[in-house]
Amino acid sequence: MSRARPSALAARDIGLEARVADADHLSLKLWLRLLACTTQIEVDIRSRLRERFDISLPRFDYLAQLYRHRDGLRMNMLTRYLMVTGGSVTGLTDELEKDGLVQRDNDPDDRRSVRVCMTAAGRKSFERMAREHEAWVVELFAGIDTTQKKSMYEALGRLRVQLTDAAAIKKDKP
Amino acid sequence: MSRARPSALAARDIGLEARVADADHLSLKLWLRLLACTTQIEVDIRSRLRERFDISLPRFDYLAQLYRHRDGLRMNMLTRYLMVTGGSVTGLTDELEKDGLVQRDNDPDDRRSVRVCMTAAGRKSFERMAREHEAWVVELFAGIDTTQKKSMYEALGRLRVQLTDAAAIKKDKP
DNA sequence: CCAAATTCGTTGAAGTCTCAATGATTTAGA
DNA sequence: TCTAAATCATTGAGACTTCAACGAATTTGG
Repeated sequence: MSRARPSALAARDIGLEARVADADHLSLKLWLRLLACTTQIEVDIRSRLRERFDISLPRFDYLAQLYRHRDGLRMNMLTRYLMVTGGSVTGLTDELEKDGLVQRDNDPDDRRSVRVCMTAAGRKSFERMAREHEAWVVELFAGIDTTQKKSMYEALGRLRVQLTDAAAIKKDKP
Repeated sequence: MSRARPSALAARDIGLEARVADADHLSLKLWLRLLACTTQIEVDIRSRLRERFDISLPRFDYLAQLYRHRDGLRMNMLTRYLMVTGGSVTGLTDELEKDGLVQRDNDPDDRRSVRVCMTAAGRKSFERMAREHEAWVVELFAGIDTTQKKSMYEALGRLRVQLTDAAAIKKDKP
């Protein structure tokens, strides 16, 4: 496959959601469409981050989380923010630390813990990327007017609460 | 991390979207919420597939695509449906073929191509999983009423078209 | 107060992913 | 026609992922 990147162009007609084209199961159709949109945006942003900044999406996400917490974060918190397992965070931290974007400090209050902070270089590097990243997202959503965006945002908010509640219930009876 | 699976419970307060809690950039907020919802559902479904059927999400997705095409699919088409690169499809096909769920056939019309078909065992196995999978999705979306689901479905449809158009434009001027 | 349970980050194996390069085949254009 | 370009699946390297198991440190409960 000389040009292996998935063709977003083909996705309109033959995308993930075609899975249930004939079925009338609304929840399933909604889920598949949600997944298709998200995947498509992720593929696009991933490729732009690679082209423009030669950085992977997981590393960008990691930096984005850390950037919002100037005083640093414990690795444990990063696994929750990023919604990946601890092994991933350890590996990402290793790499980003090696690149000098991030640094590990001992937590004086809990000797099991490690606090991760951004370095000055990391902050500078991220700021540069974040500006452009936001512009891409704005561009991708440009065809949707503000009202629609707001209503989608609200609907997704309700979904999020529902998902969290469902997860809590599931956790009580495992 | 003894219990490494990410805590979906914590996601309500400290999820991905917290990234821009104070900003008022609607498109970015919408994107992050979209991503957070999708990730949360994916994590949930992944863990259920593992528990109940000991199968990975990528393999399940692969089987789901193939199931809808009784006469089989070329690997090329699978890369588009699944929105992953060709290398992934080759690897997944290897594994699923080894497990006897899928089989490769030569395409008589194009000797570069390979047609992948589900075996009878694969079909049977998938049908069993698909029933339960749909029930999980229905459960996850249970808190949203039908009207809301429909309006979300429509909104995502518009987004999908917009994304596809944007990708086409980008492709014309690379 | 102390043993048991939990939580901390790390590790290693195995699966999946991207990306770039490859050989084989087909399609297109001069 | 016949060469150049495009497309097919595969491969290999490297990144990221989950999952299970681990020692170390802390919390909990009797």
